Amino acid sequence: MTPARIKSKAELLQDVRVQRVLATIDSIPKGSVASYGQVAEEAGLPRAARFVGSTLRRFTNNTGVPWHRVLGSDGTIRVKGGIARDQVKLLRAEGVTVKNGRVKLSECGWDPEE
DNA sequence: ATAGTGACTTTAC
DNA sequence: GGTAAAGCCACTA
Repeated sequence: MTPARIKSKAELLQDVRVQRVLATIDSIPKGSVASYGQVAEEAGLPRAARFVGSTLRRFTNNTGVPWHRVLGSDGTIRVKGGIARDQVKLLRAEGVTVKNGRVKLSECGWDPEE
């Protein structure tokens, strides 16, 4: 059976970046959050914050990646739709304090140097 | 190849 | 703190 949702070889090439992004997100410690730009930078894509979000939306369906730890540059949830509710729920489940759809980066902000 | 779009970011008012 | 505009990258039509 086909293990992945991959459609073509071109998809595979893009998957390289995706894997890098997913790996970075997976590196985020529990109880911490990172911005799209932060993840993109760590993944090797200095300005591809948009790419991270757009790609995640298609891949986080069954990847098992803690996408909920990825927030906006200000710790705000940029997600739309009902998934935002899951975002908050998941963050709270990990001990992250979410206030009005916003997280305090001063305490939950992820520092990749650690 | 051009135009439109998006789970982004920064600067300016 | 909110809104607006420009810049950024990659995908889709």
